[in-house]
Amino acid sequence: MTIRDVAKLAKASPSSVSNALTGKRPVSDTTRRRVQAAVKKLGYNPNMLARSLVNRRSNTIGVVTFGLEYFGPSRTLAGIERQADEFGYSLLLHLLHTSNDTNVIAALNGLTARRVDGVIWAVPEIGENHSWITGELLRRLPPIVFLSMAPRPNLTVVAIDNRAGAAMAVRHLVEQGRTKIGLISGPLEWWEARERKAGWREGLKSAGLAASERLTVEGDWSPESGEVALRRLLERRPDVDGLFVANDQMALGALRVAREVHRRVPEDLAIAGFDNIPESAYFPPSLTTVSHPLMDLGRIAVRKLLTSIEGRQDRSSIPEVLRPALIIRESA
Amino acid sequence: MTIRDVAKLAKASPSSVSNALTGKRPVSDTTRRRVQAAVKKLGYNPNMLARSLVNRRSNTIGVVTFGLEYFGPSRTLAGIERQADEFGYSLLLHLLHTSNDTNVIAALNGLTARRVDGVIWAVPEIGENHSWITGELLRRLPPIVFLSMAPRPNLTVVAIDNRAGAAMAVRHLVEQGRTKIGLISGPLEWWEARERKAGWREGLKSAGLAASERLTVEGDWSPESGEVALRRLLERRPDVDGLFVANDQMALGALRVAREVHRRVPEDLAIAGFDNIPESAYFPPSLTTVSHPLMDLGRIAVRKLLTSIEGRQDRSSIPEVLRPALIIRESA
DNA sequence: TTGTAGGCGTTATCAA
DNA sequence: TTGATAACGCCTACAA
Repeated sequence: MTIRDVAKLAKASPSSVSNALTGKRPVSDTTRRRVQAAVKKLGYNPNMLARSLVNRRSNTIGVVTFGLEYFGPSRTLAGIERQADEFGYSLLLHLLHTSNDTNVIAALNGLTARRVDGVIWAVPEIGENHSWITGELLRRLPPIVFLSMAPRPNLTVVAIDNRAGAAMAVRHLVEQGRTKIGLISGPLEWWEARERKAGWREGLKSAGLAASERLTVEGDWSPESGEVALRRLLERRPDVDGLFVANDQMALGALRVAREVHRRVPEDLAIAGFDNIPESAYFPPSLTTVSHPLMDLGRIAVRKLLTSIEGRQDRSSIPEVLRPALIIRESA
Repeated sequence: MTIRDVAKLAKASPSSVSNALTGKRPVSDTTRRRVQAAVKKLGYNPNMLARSLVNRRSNTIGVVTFGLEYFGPSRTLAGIERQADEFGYSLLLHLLHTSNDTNVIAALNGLTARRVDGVIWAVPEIGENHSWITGELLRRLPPIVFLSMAPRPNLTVVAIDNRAGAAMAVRHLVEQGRTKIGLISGPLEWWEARERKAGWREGLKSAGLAASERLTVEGDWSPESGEVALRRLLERRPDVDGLFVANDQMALGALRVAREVHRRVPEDLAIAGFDNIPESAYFPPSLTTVSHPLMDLGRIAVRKLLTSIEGRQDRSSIPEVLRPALIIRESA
């Protein structure tokens, strides 16, 4: 089923059919109608591969992401897909499991081989896993937008303001009269974990409180680790009266410990989380947390990318740093 | 950067380069080496669009899914991606938001236009949203595997055994001495919700207990709806001593109500959920629930599809119904 | 084992 | 406004 079949049935030339279908050049009304009829009758579906080959545009965006089974990445991907779909772009999806260089190169080669028009790099920055950015690999890539990593000169990065979010949570704890505010951080290899920790520090400093390292414990984002972390913290600093936990899952673990050791939340220990996962409103007690616009993150990434691809001018009007919001509930 | 550039540099013909790269025809060692050197030097990346055009194979699988922001679909997608990647296939992702026919047709046309070699339909069966399957649209599609829908003759369907899982949970409640076991179901428009309800009924019947409709309330999968549902159920049947909730999120809402009305869990009211979301092990009390292999579901779907695409013979060895497992914790 | 010619399905160019 | 022709980048036949 090719354009020639349609042309034959519509008694027109392939180019006229093409023009009738794409609207790139004018076509008489009569031929257009005959073409449309033929298309319908044959159930003709243009071959995008061939079209892309000659147009040198695939109308496809490559997305590389990580940890899709978790809340953040999957929501972001949903945002990316919707926005891309609205602009008529398809998504080529690649998941990274481990992020060593070999896999990175393979992933990007797979996408460029399929001639994606742009790439969205939605892999969290962990350790040195973004070092390839400085290499010459980047030069052979189409336009690319990075998500959730430290800003770098000459690169388009869209990110949540983790630091501001964490600071908001901590300031709220301070306003509740807490003065010894601990931190359960994410793994500090993660840029986002470091940012949230910096926000905790910032929040304390702005209130004139000391940000002692002895008030911090590092977790791995899992509820288990939140549990372990709070236990350790309570041993070291039994006097903590406030706690900022870098994600809601760890906060859930922490809540369990608080219950076990009979610290009332929020009376004895006020707790704030980060992420606003759907469950957090139903924790006992419901969790005060930082909500961030993950879908918007995805949508904005796509818009940024398309301004690059299609060479539009309105880049400046799209924000690159998204502010989270504090959701106040029972736990603080 | 085309195959001709490589050929020129390697002092060979384009076809020799092609053969050296694909290994489809023998090539002398010396030319292979020269080709490899040239490829490396030029950073040549074969154009898959062109290759697909002539091969009539894109090595791409189209995935249509729904509700990606939720636990189940995103895990399944992760399984699909990994298995596809291991077999050298890329993924073209399309999300359905509403599932009316127009969108379905557009989604499938988009995939076939890009000449995907097969399709995985991972959209839950809700109301009449699968009616297109009986139409002639299906005939114009490449091999397709359906996930999580009612079995249909002549179609490949891979699904979790929701019914067996629910029955396991209910039988466990019975073993704990519960005789008045309620149900908070998902929206009964969903096939999976109906299956879980049927499993509840089955579990009761096999224990010689009556499955009264007055013991059931319909929710919408959300924690809120679980809350509302249990309240309503307790009004109607204050004597319930056991409860099967069709997903963990609603179970979380139910736990909150139980706490509020001072029903101890599990002593006064034993509760079992379904899904085994990561948080459920940390609910207070930790939730007894049904765990199902969502990643495997995705992997198996891909394997099924590839046997279809590549015409292999071992179809029979791959299961089409996956059995869940009961995870026993504090709540029951 | 190597090279040449032709075609995969589409669009751009150019002449009519 | 239309149609023939030549690409897009690759692979398969076929000939050498």
